[in-house]
Amino acid sequence: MPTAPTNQPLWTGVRDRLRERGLRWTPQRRILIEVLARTDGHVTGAELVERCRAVDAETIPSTVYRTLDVLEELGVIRHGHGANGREEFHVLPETEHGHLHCSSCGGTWELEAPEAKDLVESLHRSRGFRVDLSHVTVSGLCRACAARD
Amino acid sequence: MPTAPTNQPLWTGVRDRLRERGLRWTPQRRILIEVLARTDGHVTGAELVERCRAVDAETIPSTVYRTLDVLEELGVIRHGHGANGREEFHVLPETEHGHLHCSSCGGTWELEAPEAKDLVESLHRSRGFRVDLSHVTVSGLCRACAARD
DNA sequence: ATTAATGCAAACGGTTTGCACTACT
DNA sequence: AGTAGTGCAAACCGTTTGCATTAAT
Repeated sequence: MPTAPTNQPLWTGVRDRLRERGLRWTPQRRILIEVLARTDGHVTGAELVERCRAVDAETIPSTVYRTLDVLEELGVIRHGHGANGREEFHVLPETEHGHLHCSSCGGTWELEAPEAKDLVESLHRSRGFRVDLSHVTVSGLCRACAARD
Repeated sequence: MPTAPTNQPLWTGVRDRLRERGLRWTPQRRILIEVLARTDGHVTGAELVERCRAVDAETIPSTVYRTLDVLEELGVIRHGHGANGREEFHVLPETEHGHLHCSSCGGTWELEAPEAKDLVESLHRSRGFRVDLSHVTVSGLCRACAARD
């Protein structure tokens, strides 16, 4: 059983994966890929727009959002929704995970697959429901905030 | 151990709970309460605005949203976020529950506390995290859509 | 030469805000 | 009379769209 490809080829490969499909490699896309490559975990579209602007002040939001759509079709990123209700992009290939969000301090932590295993399995057993963990955000109070009550 | 109060007093009591705090009972609030009283589970703010409009076409969105804030402070409703990322209000006193959302057919089901018990407890044990189940939406594929793959 | 992608500006949808006016207490 | 609440209109924010222009292939 082969291991998943490492990060590097994934990002460098995007250019070719685009071209294979008759899509194009543009400076704007290069910048977004560059930003995504150094992003760990999850970001909102708006955050990505900002980070791209840090690289190129001329960055146009619609271009970023359109490219994000393309990248999602390519399977390079996926999107879900955070506790704030904002669209949130997950950068691959990370292990599939959900998020914990503290409604008091606003902190965010990753919820790894093993931790959610029971839930995922029991929902599958009882309801035939296939959980998409990367799309799940669990809200509540983190240890520190719970203690402060 | 006394049982929780029944629905009826909760809703009729709102008027008095407001007045106790020096807040007021207005026709607009009466309509919203009426709409909420016949709502089971969860609704978005926009949906509530529409349902109020069905009762009184003159309903103004800002009034509804402001009243929702007040009602949340009163503890009559709570809000979370659905799979679409929209703000979502949970009407009390229902049993605390989260939601399952099928990303294919758009269906929604309630995730009852017992089903999430393992997750809730293990997060508390391992991280000291106190899950607010009513704020949780689990996305994935329902049985029917999963079968259709 | 094609036609995908960009830049721009305008629209969107749900929600929030400021402010003068209304009406509940 | 006092002040909470309303109606209205405008602003907001992240995101999406239409369209003429640009540039990757």
